[in-house]
Amino acid sequence: MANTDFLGQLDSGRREALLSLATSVRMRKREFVFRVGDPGDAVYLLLAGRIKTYKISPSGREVILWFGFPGEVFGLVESPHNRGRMVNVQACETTELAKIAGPRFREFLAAHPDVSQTCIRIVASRMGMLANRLVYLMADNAEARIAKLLVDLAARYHEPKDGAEHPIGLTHQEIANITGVQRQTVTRILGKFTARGALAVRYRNILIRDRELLVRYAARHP
Amino acid sequence: MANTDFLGQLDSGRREALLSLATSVRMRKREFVFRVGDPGDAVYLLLAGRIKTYKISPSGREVILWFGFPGEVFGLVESPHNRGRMVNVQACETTELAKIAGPRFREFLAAHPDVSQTCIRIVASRMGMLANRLVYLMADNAEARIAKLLVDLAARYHEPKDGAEHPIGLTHQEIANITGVQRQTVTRILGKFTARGALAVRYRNILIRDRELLVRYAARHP
DNA sequence: GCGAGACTGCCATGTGGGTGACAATCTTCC
DNA sequence: GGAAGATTGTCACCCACATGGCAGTCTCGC
Repeated sequence: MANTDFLGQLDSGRREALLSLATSVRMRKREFVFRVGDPGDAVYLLLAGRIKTYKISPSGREVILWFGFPGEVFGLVESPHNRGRMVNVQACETTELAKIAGPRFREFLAAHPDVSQTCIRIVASRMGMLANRLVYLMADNAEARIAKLLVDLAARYHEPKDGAEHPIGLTHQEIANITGVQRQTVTRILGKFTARGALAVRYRNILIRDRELLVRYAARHP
Repeated sequence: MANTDFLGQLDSGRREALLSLATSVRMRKREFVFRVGDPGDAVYLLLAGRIKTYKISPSGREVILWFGFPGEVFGLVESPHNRGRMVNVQACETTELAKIAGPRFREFLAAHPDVSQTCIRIVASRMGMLANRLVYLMADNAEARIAKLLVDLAARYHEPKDGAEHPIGLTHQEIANITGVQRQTVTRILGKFTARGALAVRYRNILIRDRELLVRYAARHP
Protein backbone atom coordinates (compact mmCIF):
# COMPACT_ATOMS: atom_id res chain seq x y z
CA MET A 1 0.00 0.00 0.00
CA ALA A 2 1.33 3.40 -0.92
CA ASN A 3 2.24 5.87 1.72
CA THR A 4 -0.47 8.49 2.11
CA ASP A 5 1.78 10.96 3.91
CA PHE A 6 1.90 13.60 1.19
CA LEU A 7 4.11 16.13 2.92
CA GLY A 8 6.51 13.41 3.95
CA GLN A 9 7.06 12.51 0.32
CA LEU A 10 8.06 16.02 -0.72
CA ASP A 11 11.60 17.26 -0.42
CA SER A 12 11.98 20.22 1.88
CA GLY A 13 12.30 22.71 -0.98
CA ARG A 14 8.99 21.75 -2.52
CA ARG A 15 7.37 21.56 0.87
CA GLU A 16 8.42 25.11 1.69
CA ALA A 17 7.29 26.35 -1.72
CA LEU A 18 3.91 24.73 -1.33
CA LEU A 19 3.37 25.94 2.22
CA SER A 20 4.27 29.48 1.14
CA LEU A 21 1.12 29.40 -1.05
CA ALA A 22 -1.05 28.42 1.89
CA THR A 23 -2.91 30.24 4.59
CA SER A 24 -2.95 28.68 8.01
CA VAL A 25 -6.23 27.52 9.54
CA ARG A 26 -6.79 26.30 13.07
CA MET A 27 -9.87 24.33 14.04
CA ARG A 28 -11.26 22.97 17.24
CA LYS A 29 -12.80 19.59 17.85
CA ARG A 30 -16.08 19.11 15.97
CA GLU A 31 -15.59 22.13 13.69
CA PHE A 32 -16.13 21.49 9.99
CA VAL A 33 -13.49 22.11 7.35
CA PHE A 34 -16.26 21.81 4.80
CA ARG A 35 -19.57 20.01 4.39
CA VAL A 36 -21.43 18.25 1.61
CA GLY A 37 -22.56 20.79 -0.95
CA ASP A 38 -20.23 23.57 0.14
CA PRO A 39 -18.73 25.47 -2.78
CA GLY A 40 -14.97 25.77 -3.11
CA ASP A 41 -12.17 23.65 -4.43
CA ALA A 42 -9.38 24.54 -2.06
CA VAL A 43 -6.89 21.84 -1.16
CA TYR A 44 -5.87 21.26 2.45
CA LEU A 45 -2.73 19.94 4.08
CA LEU A 46 -3.07 18.54 7.55
CA LEU A 47 -0.23 19.80 9.73
CA ALA A 48 -1.38 18.64 13.16
CA GLY A 49 -4.39 16.91 14.65
CA ARG A 50 -6.86 14.54 13.06
CA ILE A 51 -9.79 14.92 10.69
CA LYS A 52 -12.49 12.56 9.50
CA THR A 53 -14.08 12.43 6.05
CA TYR A 54 -17.61 11.08 6.04
CA LYS A 55 -21.02 10.96 4.46
CA ILE A 56 -24.44 10.78 6.04
CA SER A 57 -26.78 8.08 4.75
CA PRO A 58 -30.41 8.94 4.00
CA SER A 59 -31.34 7.16 7.23
CA GLY A 60 -29.02 9.44 9.17
CA ARG A 61 -26.12 7.09 9.72
CA GLU A 62 -22.65 8.62 9.68
CA VAL A 63 -20.33 6.60 7.45
CA ILE A 64 -16.65 7.45 7.80
CA LEU A 65 -14.66 7.13 4.59
CA TRP A 66 -11.25 7.78 6.05
CA PHE A 67 -9.33 9.54 8.77
CA GLY A 68 -6.69 12.11 7.94
CA PHE A 69 -3.49 12.27 9.96
CA PRO A 70 -0.66 14.82 9.89
CA GLY A 71 1.06 15.08 6.52
CA GLU A 72 -1.99 14.07 4.51
CA VAL A 73 -3.65 16.10 1.81
CA PHE A 74 -7.39 16.27 1.17
CA GLY A 75 -9.86 18.11 -1.02
CA LEU A 76 -8.10 16.97 -4.19
CA VAL A 77 -11.05 15.26 -5.85
CA GLU A 78 -13.79 16.12 -3.42
CA SER A 79 -15.21 18.85 -5.62
CA PRO A 80 -14.77 17.73 -9.19
CA HIS A 81 -17.56 19.26 -11.21
CA ASN A 82 -18.36 22.51 -9.50
CA ARG A 83 -21.28 20.97 -7.74
CA GLY A 84 -19.86 21.50 -4.32
CA ARG A 85 -18.08 19.15 -1.97
CA MET A 86 -19.13 15.55 -1.97
CA VAL A 87 -18.20 14.74 1.62
CA ASN A 88 -18.02 16.24 5.08
CA VAL A 89 -14.65 16.88 6.66
CA GLN A 90 -14.60 17.53 10.36
CA ALA A 91 -11.85 18.00 12.92
CA CYS A 92 -11.69 15.20 15.51
CA GLU A 93 -9.50 17.23 17.81
CA THR A 94 -7.70 20.56 17.75
CA THR A 95 -6.25 20.66 14.29
CA GLU A 96 -3.91 22.80 12.23
CA LEU A 97 -4.38 23.05 8.47
CA ALA A 98 -2.72 24.74 5.52
CA LYS A 99 -5.30 25.85 2.96
CA ILE A 100 -4.35 26.39 -0.67
CA ALA A 101 -6.73 27.86 -3.23
CA GLY A 102 -7.61 25.41 -6.00
CA PRO A 103 -6.14 27.38 -8.92
CA ARG A 104 -2.85 28.04 -7.11
CA PHE A 105 -2.53 24.38 -6.23
CA ARG A 106 -3.14 23.33 -9.83
CA GLU A 107 -0.54 25.86 -11.02
CA PHE A 108 1.89 24.33 -8.59
CA LEU A 109 1.15 20.85 -9.91
CA ALA A 110 1.65 22.03 -13.48
CA ALA A 111 5.06 23.40 -12.52
CA HIS A 112 6.02 20.24 -10.60
CA PRO A 113 5.00 17.14 -12.56
CA ASP A 114 6.58 14.83 -9.98
CA VAL A 115 4.28 16.21 -7.30
CA SER A 116 1.44 15.62 -9.71
CA GLN A 117 2.48 11.98 -9.87
CA THR A 118 2.51 11.81 -6.09
CA CYS A 119 -1.05 13.12 -6.05
CA ILE A 120 -2.16 10.49 -8.54
CA ARG A 121 -0.55 7.79 -6.41
CA ILE A 122 -2.34 9.09 -3.35
CA VAL A 123 -5.71 9.15 -5.08
CA ALA A 124 -5.10 5.64 -6.42
CA SER A 125 -4.14 4.48 -2.96
CA ARG A 126 -7.33 5.96 -1.45
CA MET A 127 -9.38 4.17 -4.10
CA GLY A 128 -7.60 0.97 -3.15
CA MET A 129 -8.42 1.59 0.49
CA LEU A 130 -12.10 2.15 -0.29
CA ALA A 131 -12.16 -0.98 -2.44
CA ASN A 132 -10.62 -3.00 0.37
CA ARG A 133 -13.13 -1.62 2.84
CA LEU A 134 -15.89 -2.86 0.53
CA VAL A 135 -14.30 -6.29 0.39
CA TYR A 136 -13.97 -6.55 4.15
CA LEU A 137 -17.48 -5.26 4.69
CA MET A 138 -18.89 -7.95 2.46
CA ALA A 139 -16.68 -10.83 3.48
CA ASP A 140 -15.86 -10.44 7.17
CA ASN A 141 -17.87 -10.40 10.37
CA ALA A 142 -17.85 -7.60 12.93
CA GLU A 143 -14.98 -9.03 14.97
CA ALA A 144 -12.67 -9.41 11.96
CA ARG A 145 -13.48 -5.95 10.65
CA ILE A 146 -12.70 -4.29 13.97
CA ALA A 147 -9.50 -6.26 14.41
CA LYS A 148 -8.45 -5.32 10.90
CA LEU A 149 -9.13 -1.64 11.50
CA LEU A 150 -7.02 -1.61 14.66
CA VAL A 151 -4.09 -3.41 13.04
CA ASP A 152 -4.33 -1.11 10.06
CA LEU A 153 -4.47 2.14 11.99
CA ALA A 154 -1.66 1.05 14.23
CA ALA A 155 0.55 0.19 11.28
CA ARG A 156 -0.28 3.36 9.43
CA TYR A 157 -0.30 6.04 12.07
CA HIS A 158 0.61 4.70 15.44
CA GLU A 159 3.91 2.94 15.08
CA PRO A 160 5.67 3.16 18.41
CA LYS A 161 8.21 5.91 17.84
CA ASP A 162 11.17 6.82 19.98
CA GLY A 163 10.18 4.41 22.67
CA ALA A 164 6.78 5.85 23.51
CA GLU A 165 3.77 3.79 22.52
CA HIS A 166 1.14 5.69 20.61
CA PRO A 167 -2.43 4.83 21.56
CA ILE A 168 -5.23 4.82 19.02
CA GLY A 169 -7.61 7.54 20.10
CA LEU A 170 -10.97 6.72 18.54
CA THR A 171 -14.35 6.63 20.22
CA HIS A 172 -16.42 3.46 19.99
CA GLN A 173 -18.89 5.40 17.87
CA GLU A 174 -16.16 6.32 15.37
CA ILE A 175 -15.02 2.71 15.16
CA ALA A 176 -18.64 1.72 14.57
CA ASN A 177 -19.04 4.30 11.81
CA ILE A 178 -15.98 3.00 10.00
CA THR A 179 -16.60 -0.69 10.37
CA GLY A 180 -20.35 -0.62 9.82
CA VAL A 181 -21.50 -2.11 13.10
CA GLN A 182 -23.43 -0.73 16.09
CA ARG A 183 -21.68 1.16 18.83
CA GLN A 184 -22.67 -1.48 21.39
CA THR A 185 -21.07 -4.17 19.27
CA VAL A 186 -17.79 -2.25 19.26
CA THR A 187 -17.90 -2.03 23.04
CA ARG A 188 -18.58 -5.74 23.33
CA ILE A 189 -15.82 -6.76 20.93
CA LEU A 190 -13.22 -4.39 22.36
CA GLY A 191 -14.11 -5.85 25.72
CA LYS A 192 -13.51 -9.33 24.41
CA PHE A 193 -10.18 -8.39 22.82
CA THR A 194 -9.09 -6.79 26.07
CA ALA A 195 -10.13 -9.85 28.09
CA ARG A 196 -8.06 -12.04 25.76
CA GLY A 197 -5.04 -9.81 26.23
CA ALA A 198 -4.90 -8.37 22.72
CA LEU A 199 -5.57 -4.80 23.82
CA ALA A 200 -5.18 -2.47 26.74
CA VAL A 201 -7.96 0.12 26.78
CA ARG A 202 -8.21 3.22 28.93
CA TYR A 203 -11.13 5.42 27.88
CA ARG A 204 -10.50 6.16 24.25
CA ASN A 205 -6.87 5.18 24.44
CA ILE A 206 -6.46 1.82 22.79
CA LEU A 207 -3.07 0.18 22.95
CA ILE A 208 -2.28 -2.99 21.05
CA ARG A 209 -0.73 -5.56 23.36
CA ASP A 210 -0.70 -8.63 21.12
CA ARG A 211 -0.64 -7.78 17.44
CA GLU A 212 -0.42 -11.40 16.32
CA LEU A 213 -3.56 -12.33 18.17
CA LEU A 214 -5.42 -9.43 16.58
CA VAL A 215 -4.25 -10.49 13.16
CA ARG A 216 -5.62 -13.94 13.86
CA TYR A 217 -8.99 -12.45 14.78
CA ALA A 218 -8.85 -10.35 11.59
CA ALA A 219 -8.34 -13.46 9.48
CA ARG A 220 -11.08 -15.51 11.11
CA HIS A 221 -14.08 -15.78 8.86
CA PRO A 222 -17.52 -16.66 10.22
CA MET B 1 -23.20 11.94 -10.73
CA ALA B 2 -20.78 12.50 -13.56
CA ASN B 3 -21.14 10.60 -16.77
CA THR B 4 -18.71 7.73 -16.92
CA ASP B 5 -19.01 7.30 -20.67
CA PHE B 6 -15.49 8.39 -21.57
CA LEU B 7 -15.68 7.94 -25.33
CA GLY B 8 -19.03 9.69 -25.45
CA GLN B 9 -17.43 12.77 -23.89
CA LEU B 10 -14.74 13.09 -26.54
CA ASP B 11 -15.34 14.92 -29.79
CA SER B 12 -14.98 12.71 -32.84
CA GLY B 13 -11.54 14.10 -33.74
CA ARG B 14 -10.03 13.20 -30.38
CA ARG B 15 -11.82 9.87 -30.37
CA GLU B 16 -10.32 8.95 -33.75
CA ALA B 17 -6.88 10.11 -32.67
CA LEU B 18 -7.05 8.06 -29.51
CA LEU B 19 -8.35 4.94 -31.21
CA SER B 20 -5.58 5.17 -33.80
CA LEU B 21 -3.11 4.55 -30.94
CA ALA B 22 -4.93 1.41 -29.91
CA THR B 23 -4.84 -2.21 -30.84
CA SER B 24 -8.11 -4.06 -30.96
CA VAL B 25 -8.75 -6.96 -28.59
CA ARG B 26 -11.66 -9.32 -28.64
CA MET B 27 -12.58 -11.47 -25.65
CA ARG B 28 -15.12 -14.13 -24.94
CA LYS B 29 -17.25 -14.55 -21.87
CA ARG B 30 -15.19 -15.35 -18.76
CA GLU B 31 -11.83 -14.41 -20.30
CA PHE B 32 -9.64 -12.09 -18.24
CA VAL B 33 -8.43 -8.73 -19.45
CA PHE B 34 -6.00 -8.79 -16.55
CA ARG B 35 -5.80 -10.19 -13.04
CA VAL B 36 -4.52 -9.04 -9.68
CA GLY B 37 -0.74 -8.86 -9.77
CA ASP B 38 -0.37 -8.88 -13.54
CA PRO B 39 2.28 -6.47 -14.75
CA GLY B 40 1.40 -3.81 -17.29
CA ASP B 41 -0.17 -0.40 -17.22
CA ALA B 42 -2.08 -0.38 -20.50
CA VAL B 43 -5.36 1.53 -20.60
CA TYR B 44 -8.45 -0.04 -22.13
CA LEU B 45 -11.50 1.39 -23.85
CA LEU B 46 -14.59 -0.76 -23.89
CA LEU B 47 -16.16 -0.67 -27.35
CA ALA B 48 -18.77 -3.39 -27.02
CA GLY B 49 -19.86 -5.92 -24.43
CA ARG B 50 -19.57 -5.78 -20.65
CA ILE B 51 -16.73 -6.30 -18.18
CA LYS B 52 -16.60 -6.59 -14.42
CA THR B 53 -13.91 -5.30 -12.10
CA TYR B 54 -13.58 -7.26 -8.89
CA LYS B 55 -11.45 -8.47 -6.02
CA ILE B 56 -11.39 -11.79 -4.25
CA SER B 57 -11.58 -11.67 -0.47
CA PRO B 58 -9.23 -13.87 1.58
CA SER B 59 -12.21 -16.14 2.26
CA GLY B 60 -12.75 -16.56 -1.46
CA ARG B 61 -15.70 -14.27 -1.95
CA GLU B 62 -15.85 -12.37 -5.24
CA VAL B 63 -16.56 -8.70 -4.60
CA ILE B 64 -17.51 -6.72 -7.69
CA LEU B 65 -16.32 -3.12 -7.65
CA TRP B 66 -18.02 -1.99 -10.83
CA PHE B 67 -19.28 -3.06 -14.19
CA GLY B 68 -17.93 -1.47 -17.35
CA PHE B 69 -20.25 -0.75 -20.25
CA PRO B 70 -19.45 0.45 -23.78
CA GLY B 71 -17.69 3.79 -23.90
CA GLU B 72 -16.00 3.37 -20.54
CA VAL B 73 -12.27 3.45 -19.87
CA PHE B 74 -10.46 1.31 -17.32
CA GLY B 75 -6.94 0.56 -16.20
CA LEU B 76 -6.22 4.23 -15.46
CA VAL B 77 -5.28 3.88 -11.82
CA GLU B 78 -5.30 0.13 -11.44
CA SER B 79 -1.54 -0.15 -11.59
CA PRO B 80 -0.12 2.87 -9.84
CA HIS B 81 3.18 1.86 -8.34
CA ASN B 82 4.53 -0.81 -10.61
CA ARG B 83 3.34 -3.51 -8.30
CA GLY B 84 0.98 -4.98 -10.80
CA ARG B 85 -2.75 -4.65 -11.23
CA MET B 86 -4.81 -4.25 -8.10
CA VAL B 87 -8.03 -5.81 -9.42
CA ASN B 88 -9.33 -8.48 -11.75
CA VAL B 89 -11.09 -7.44 -14.94
CA GLN B 90 -13.10 -10.12 -16.69
CA ALA B 91 -15.41 -10.13 -19.69
CA CYS B 92 -19.05 -10.88 -18.80
CA GLU B 93 -19.96 -11.57 -22.42
CA THR B 94 -18.28 -11.35 -25.82
CA THR B 95 -16.45 -8.06 -25.61
CA GLU B 96 -14.48 -5.75 -27.85
CA LEU B 97 -11.69 -3.63 -26.41
CA ALA B 98 -9.20 -1.04 -27.59
CA LYS B 99 -5.90 -1.39 -25.76
CA ILE B 100 -3.50 1.53 -25.48
CA ALA B 101 -0.01 1.18 -24.03
CA GLY B 102 0.45 3.20 -20.83
CA PRO B 103 3.18 5.55 -22.10
CA ARG B 104 1.31 6.34 -25.30
CA PHE B 105 -1.84 7.08 -23.38
CA ARG B 106 0.02 9.39 -21.02
CA GLU B 107 1.59 11.20 -23.98
CA PHE B 108 -1.87 11.68 -25.39
CA LEU B 109 -3.08 13.12 -22.10
CA ALA B 110 -0.13 15.49 -21.97
CA ALA B 111 -1.03 16.72 -25.45
CA HIS B 112 -4.73 17.05 -24.61
CA PRO B 113 -5.19 18.62 -21.18
CA ASP B 114 -8.98 18.67 -21.58
CA VAL B 115 -8.99 14.88 -21.94
CA SER B 116 -6.83 14.76 -18.85
CA GLN B 117 -9.53 16.71 -17.02
CA THR B 118 -12.13 14.23 -18.24
CA CYS B 119 -10.06 11.39 -16.82
CA ILE B 120 -9.82 13.12 -13.46
CA ARG B 121 -13.58 13.62 -13.43
CA ILE B 122 -14.09 9.95 -14.21
CA VAL B 123 -11.76 8.81 -11.45
CA ALA B 124 -13.45 11.19 -9.02
CA SER B 125 -16.82 9.86 -10.08
CA ARG B 126 -15.71 6.26 -9.52
CA MET B 127 -14.49 7.22 -6.05
CA GLY B 128 -17.88 8.73 -5.40
CA MET B 129 -19.54 5.53 -6.55
CA LEU B 130 -17.39 3.41 -4.27
CA ALA B 131 -18.08 5.76 -1.37
CA ASN B 132 -21.82 5.53 -1.99
CA ARG B 133 -21.61 1.76 -2.14
CA LEU B 134 -19.98 1.82 1.29
CA VAL B 135 -22.76 4.03 2.61
CA TYR B 136 -25.50 1.79 1.25
CA LEU B 137 -23.78 -1.32 2.48
CA MET B 138 -23.62 0.05 6.00
CA ALA B 139 -27.01 1.72 6.15
CA ASP B 140 -29.44 -0.35 4.05
CA ASN B 141 -30.82 -3.86 4.24
CA ALA B 142 -30.61 -6.40 1.44
CA GLU B 143 -33.89 -5.40 -0.18
CA ALA B 144 -32.99 -1.72 -0.39
CA ARG B 145 -29.51 -2.45 -1.73
CA ILE B 146 -30.81 -4.64 -4.51
CA ALA B 147 -33.54 -2.16 -5.42
CA LYS B 148 -30.97 0.61 -5.50
CA LEU B 149 -28.66 -1.38 -7.75
CA LEU B 150 -31.42 -2.07 -10.25
CA VAL B 151 -32.60 1.54 -10.39
CA ASP B 152 -29.01 2.67 -10.71
CA LEU B 153 -28.02 0.30 -13.48
CA ALA B 154 -31.19 1.03 -15.38
CA ALA B 155 -30.62 4.76 -15.20
CA ARG B 156 -26.99 4.48 -16.12
CA TYR B 157 -26.90 1.91 -18.85
CA HIS B 158 -30.32 0.66 -19.71
CA GLU B 159 -32.40 3.68 -20.51
CA PRO B 160 -35.06 2.59 -22.97
CA LYS B 161 -33.71 3.88 -26.25
CA ASP B 162 -35.53 4.19 -29.54
CA GLY B 163 -38.58 2.41 -28.20
CA ALA B 164 -36.96 -0.87 -27.31
CA GLU B 165 -36.63 -1.63 -23.62
CA HIS B 166 -33.21 -2.72 -22.52
CA PRO B 167 -33.17 -5.52 -19.98
CA ILE B 168 -30.54 -5.70 -17.25
CA GLY B 169 -28.60 -8.87 -17.93
CA LEU B 170 -26.96 -9.87 -14.65
CA THR B 171 -26.94 -13.26 -12.98
CA HIS B 172 -28.21 -13.55 -9.42
CA GLN B 173 -24.67 -14.38 -8.38
CA GLU B 174 -23.36 -11.14 -9.89
CA ILE B 175 -26.04 -9.13 -8.13
CA ALA B 176 -25.09 -10.88 -4.90
CA ASN B 177 -21.41 -10.08 -5.41
CA ILE B 178 -22.17 -6.40 -5.89
CA THR B 179 -24.70 -5.95 -3.12
CA GLY B 180 -23.00 -8.13 -0.56
CA VAL B 181 -25.74 -10.69 0.05
CA GLN B 182 -26.08 -14.40 -0.65
CA ARG B 183 -27.22 -15.64 -4.05
CA GLN B 184 -30.33 -17.22 -2.53
CA THR B 185 -31.30 -13.90 -1.01
CA VAL B 186 -31.12 -12.26 -4.43
CA THR B 187 -33.42 -14.94 -5.85
CA ARG B 188 -35.87 -14.46 -3.01
CA ILE B 189 -35.95 -10.66 -3.26
CA LEU B 190 -36.19 -10.58 -7.05
CA GLY B 191 -39.08 -13.00 -6.69
CA LYS B 192 -40.77 -10.66 -4.27
CA PHE B 193 -40.23 -7.61 -6.49
CA THR B 194 -41.66 -9.54 -9.43
CA ALA B 195 -44.68 -10.67 -7.42
CA ARG B 196 -45.34 -7.05 -6.47
CA GLY B 197 -45.19 -6.00 -10.10
CA ALA B 198 -41.99 -3.98 -9.91
CA LEU B 199 -40.05 -6.26 -12.25
CA ALA B 200 -40.52 -8.64 -15.12
CA VAL B 201 -37.85 -11.34 -15.04
CA ARG B 202 -37.11 -13.88 -17.72
CA TYR B 203 -33.93 -15.82 -16.94
CA ARG B 204 -31.28 -13.19 -16.57
CA ASN B 205 -33.31 -10.55 -18.35
CA ILE B 206 -34.62 -8.17 -15.76
CA LEU B 207 -37.00 -5.47 -16.93
CA ILE B 208 -38.17 -2.71 -14.66
CA ARG B 209 -41.95 -2.43 -14.74
CA ASP B 210 -42.54 0.03 -11.92
CA ARG B 211 -39.59 2.26 -11.23
CA GLU B 212 -41.37 4.28 -8.54
CA LEU B 213 -42.14 1.18 -6.53
CA LEU B 214 -38.49 0.10 -6.70
CA VAL B 215 -37.37 3.53 -5.56
CA ARG B 216 -39.68 3.16 -2.58
CA TYR B 217 -38.11 -0.18 -1.73
CA ALA B 218 -34.68 1.42 -2.10
CA ALA B 219 -35.58 4.12 0.39
CA ARG B 220 -37.08 1.80 2.99
CA HIS B 221 -34.80 1.40 5.96
CA PRO B 222 -35.15 -1.52 8.37
C1' DG C 1 -29.08 -32.11 -31.10
C1' DC C 2 -27.43 -33.36 -26.84
C1' DG C 3 -24.82 -33.40 -22.66
C1' DA C 4 -22.27 -30.75 -19.23
C1' DG C 5 -22.18 -27.00 -16.74
C1' DA C 6 -24.25 -22.75 -15.43
C1' DC C 7 -28.04 -20.72 -13.43
C1' DT C 8 -32.53 -20.32 -10.92
C1' DG C 9 -35.90 -21.59 -7.39
C1' DC C 10 -37.14 -23.21 -2.73
C1' DC C 11 -37.03 -24.66 1.94
C1' DA C 12 -35.65 -25.63 6.88
C1' DT C 13 -32.63 -24.24 10.33
C1' DG C 14 -29.57 -21.39 13.09
C1' DT C 15 -27.30 -17.23 14.65
C1' DG C 16 -24.71 -12.78 14.43
C1' DG C 17 -25.38 -8.69 15.58
C1' DG C 18 -29.08 -5.03 15.45
C1' DT C 19 -32.33 -2.60 18.76
C1' DG C 20 -33.68 -0.24 22.76
C1' DA C 21 -33.07 0.97 27.37
C1' DC C 22 -30.58 2.60 31.14
C1' DA C 23 -26.71 3.31 34.44
C1' DA C 24 -21.99 4.52 35.22
C1' DT C 25 -18.06 7.15 34.12
C1' DC C 26 -15.29 10.62 32.02
C1' DT C 27 -14.57 15.53 29.88
C1' DT C 28 -15.36 19.99 28.96
C1' DC C 29 -16.40 24.42 29.67
C1' DC C 30 -18.58 27.87 32.30
C1' DG D 1 -15.86 23.01 41.04
C1' DG D 2 -19.92 21.50 39.20
C1' DA D 3 -23.36 20.75 35.64
C1' DA D 4 -24.18 19.38 30.98
C1' DG D 5 -22.87 16.55 27.61
C1' DA D 6 -20.18 12.98 25.65
C1' DT D 7 -18.71 8.38 26.02
C1' DT D 8 -18.59 3.72 27.78
C1' DG D 9 -20.61 -0.61 29.74
C1' DT D 10 -24.20 -4.16 29.95
C1' DC D 11 -28.37 -6.81 29.10
C1' DA D 12 -32.54 -9.12 27.03
C1' DC D 13 -34.86 -9.85 22.91
C1' DC D 14 -35.37 -11.19 18.19
C1' DC D 15 -35.25 -11.12 13.17
C1' DA D 16 -32.99 -10.57 8.68
C1' DC D 17 -30.10 -13.07 6.46
C1' DA D 18 -26.55 -16.75 6.02
C1' DT D 19 -26.02 -21.71 5.34
C1' DG D 20 -26.54 -26.01 3.16
C1' DG D 21 -28.87 -28.90 0.36
C1' DC D 22 -31.30 -30.34 -3.69
C1' DA D 23 -34.37 -30.18 -7.83
C1' DG D 24 -35.61 -28.01 -11.94
C1' DT D 25 -34.38 -25.12 -16.02
C1' DC D 26 -31.67 -22.91 -19.37
C1' DT D 27 -27.36 -22.24 -22.48
C1' DC D 28 -23.53 -23.19 -24.90
C1' DG D 29 -20.07 -25.75 -27.03
C1' DC D 30 -19.10 -29.74 -29.52
